[in-house]
Amino acid sequence: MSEISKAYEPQSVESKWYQFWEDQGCFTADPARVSATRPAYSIVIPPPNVTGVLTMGHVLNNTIQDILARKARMDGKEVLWLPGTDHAGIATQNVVEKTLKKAGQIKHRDDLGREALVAKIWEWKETYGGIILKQLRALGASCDWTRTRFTMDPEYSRCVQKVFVDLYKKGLIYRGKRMVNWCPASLTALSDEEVVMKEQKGFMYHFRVEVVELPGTFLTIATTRPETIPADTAVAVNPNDPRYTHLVGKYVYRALPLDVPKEQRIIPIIADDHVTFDFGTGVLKVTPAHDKADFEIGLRHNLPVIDVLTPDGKLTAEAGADLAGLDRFVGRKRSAELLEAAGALDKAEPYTNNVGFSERADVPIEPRLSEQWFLKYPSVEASKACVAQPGSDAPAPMRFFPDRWAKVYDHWMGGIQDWCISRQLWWGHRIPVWYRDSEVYCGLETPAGDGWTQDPDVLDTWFSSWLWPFATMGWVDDQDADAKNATLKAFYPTTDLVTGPDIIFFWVARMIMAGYEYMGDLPFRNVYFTGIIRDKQGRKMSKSLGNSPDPLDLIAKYGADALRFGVMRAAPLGQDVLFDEQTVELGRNFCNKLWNACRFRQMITGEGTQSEAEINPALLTSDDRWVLLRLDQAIREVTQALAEYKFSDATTTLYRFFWNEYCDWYVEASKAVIYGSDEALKVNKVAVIDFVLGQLLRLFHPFLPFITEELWHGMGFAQDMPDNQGGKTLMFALWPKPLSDDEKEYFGLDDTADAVAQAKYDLVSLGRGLRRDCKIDPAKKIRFTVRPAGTLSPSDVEVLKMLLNAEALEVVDAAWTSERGTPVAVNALGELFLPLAGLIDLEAERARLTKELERVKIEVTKVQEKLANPAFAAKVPVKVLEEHQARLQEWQVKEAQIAASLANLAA
RNA sequence: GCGUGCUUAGCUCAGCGGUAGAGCACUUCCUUCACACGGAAGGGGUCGCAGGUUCGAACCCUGCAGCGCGCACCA
Repeated sequence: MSEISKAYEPQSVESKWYQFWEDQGCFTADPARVSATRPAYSIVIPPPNVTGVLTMGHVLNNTIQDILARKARMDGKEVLWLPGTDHAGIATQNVVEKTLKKAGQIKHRDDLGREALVAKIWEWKETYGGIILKQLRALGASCDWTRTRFTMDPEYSRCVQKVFVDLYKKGLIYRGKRMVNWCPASLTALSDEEVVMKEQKGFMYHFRVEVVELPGTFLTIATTRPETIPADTAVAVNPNDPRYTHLVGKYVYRALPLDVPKEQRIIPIIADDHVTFDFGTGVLKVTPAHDKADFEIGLRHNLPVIDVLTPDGKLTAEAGADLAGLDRFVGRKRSAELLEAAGALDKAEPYTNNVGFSERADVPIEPRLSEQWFLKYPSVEASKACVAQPGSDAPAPMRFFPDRWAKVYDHWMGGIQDWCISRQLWWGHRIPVWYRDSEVYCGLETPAGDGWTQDPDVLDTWFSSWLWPFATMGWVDDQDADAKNATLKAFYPTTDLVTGPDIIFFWVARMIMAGYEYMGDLPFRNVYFTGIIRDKQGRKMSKSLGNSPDPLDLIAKYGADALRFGVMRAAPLGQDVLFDEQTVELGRNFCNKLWNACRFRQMITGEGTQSEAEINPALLTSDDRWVLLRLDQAIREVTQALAEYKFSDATTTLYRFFWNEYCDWYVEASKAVIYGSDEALKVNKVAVIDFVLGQLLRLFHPFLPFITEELWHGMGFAQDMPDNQGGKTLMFALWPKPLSDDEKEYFGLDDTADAVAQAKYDLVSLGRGLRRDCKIDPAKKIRFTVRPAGTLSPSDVEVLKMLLNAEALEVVDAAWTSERGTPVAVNALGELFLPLAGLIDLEAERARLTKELERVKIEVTKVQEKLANPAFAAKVPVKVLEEHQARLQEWQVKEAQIAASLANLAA
């Protein structure tokens, strides 16, 4: 801290210390150090997309993980925070393909072919893949970078294949032709979780079809998708619908395509319970190829399947000459026009319905019949039972924070559906299955012999992510080897997982099942779900909206500590975060205040020196005792808040203690001693300040790692510490403990030890109020008179004088009487007079006192009424009763004193 | 439809059974030697609405309304 600048300048400080920590191996976890006295703490990072860049969501998520990790280190634990990235199949392949297309290098991925494209993606990954990990360093994340993993590392890929083969052999993975969610943009199947429902404005088309056996009789059908009419293979009615029962078993002429003779467009009228009476016209067109429910109906009634859509969502020749080749949405409009032209369209009314969208590509998915690989989830029962349910006392090994997410989890686990794990992509883990004629081989290596071809599909990205907690720790699915794996032994199961509730199903639930299946144990003990970062208007932050600030810009502008503090302050447990740059500004201001508070301390005795003296209890002033008790309280609150993952509570406490209590009152009061002439008191004051600041820096460190480290060293705190307890870095200093009973006794801190100072500060505020009410320039030194209720120590008098900015403070006894109309403020400490010697505006003073009296009377009445209620005294706990009685007395004393002043004024 | 969360000062949110709080914004004043990224003093709320439980409700219960999220969905 040489050359102490007036304002904190984070940039150089941050890079310096990060480099130091990393060079010194401070983040590196060593399983060999784990012991009974040094327990393990571990956390695996939710791996960001390898091509991603840091977002505000990452900032929130990783700051929390860093706080937990740093706190655990200060608790003396051996900490592993394991970082890495995810290959993110669709997202990454899309990014690279798009870039290549933009650069004009390809028009379609087939131009390159599988191997060349995958090579390009690897190239891309090597170039840009590390960006987000570098950005995490700028945030201060204390990850063990020596263990950085990627879901397509060779060892990791091996794990994925082994798991596939194992589950295949267990009969849990199977291949089948099913209706799946097809993404016409990415040209791949998706899992149900990758489909999001969105409201879509469109039209409900009502069109007529003629009954073959009853010419001139028509059925009206309502549909939102007329382009699929050529794929209809039946129309269905409810078997109990009296309007239509007589028609069941007859036939209709399908409305499209028109270029096919109507004799070739005859489809049956069938009865099926799926059809509801009161929706639309009660007649359903059945399109087995393009609707999940219709497909089921088709199975029940043995209907043929006509597919009129290509994989990329265009209409085929089977849709008729008028529609062939058209995009599905163009085809929709066109087919409506065709119906209208044929006189078959009754009406088209505006209609809003929910449509499934591909989460990634943001286009409507198509239900599509195709051959895919599916997984029947393993270890479902154990996984379902392991999470503590809210309100239940049943012991459970895993807890969710907030616990309401456990219900969501439970619900999903209860209705769990097989997982479509194959993707028609090139970037990812290739399915380890080979075919030769009708032979199928599943194994880790290409089977011997000629003529085998490997399945072209890759696995869903989450099929690798779900192994993350143990695959990253070197698990190889070999009993002997895994038993000898020191990392797994020490750090699995992990302690905490920090992630967003939006991936409970995608990731959290699947990790739990994989953990039980392959490690025989849960993957983590606590799951903390963050909120979602939104902008001031409550909109989710997204690239497309452009409402997401670049965290790196914020770090450059305000510092990483400021960003961390601001975000933590704004992020209460389980609530979404409405982000506003102002909160980062507040963090910046806070760091600056901390910097200057330390600068003030340094100015007393010079830089980098700690006071030699121990705190001498005999020389403690009421202010010292007050601040020690407030510190004690802050330590309790912050420790408790962190244990409950209440990060915004912790920052609130830190803010209050440091700014409102330490700076605003204690430091200001201490100036009476520091600028005074009593050397012994001064030495003791510095000792107290150093003690408080030393504890404070520790409390702040998990939140503000950079500035606290800088100050820790700059102020010389590191000098006297053993290397492993803060001598080298604040990272390993011990987390502050609340004062023990012995310490409290030693310092003379009983529960009321802070009362004098508290009353003193209250009286100062009242005195300042008097000044203002009397319109006296705050800068003007004036005289005050105090008549203490009890006794006041000389130091208390000095502090009062200092804080009131008084020229002099005269202490008088009960015999003293003030001049008529002298403004006075009263509290438990005594009466504070502002003698104005003839300058008093009697009218104004009367008005002031009258107003004050009214206010006090209201309070008196309020308490009196409560106490007057006979039921109150009878039922209320003694403590509350006493509290009310004491409060009444306080207000009444005040009332009497104000009344006396008013009387004095009138006399 | 089922589930879940929110509704407290102009804004963003704490508080979750015993005197309504913070930060920002606002008003007035202050560049006094830690900090104007600062200091002092203020103004501002019948805690969404209606019932109920209780000596006492922002807090617990019931209902209603508005907003959000998740799941399931009828063409």
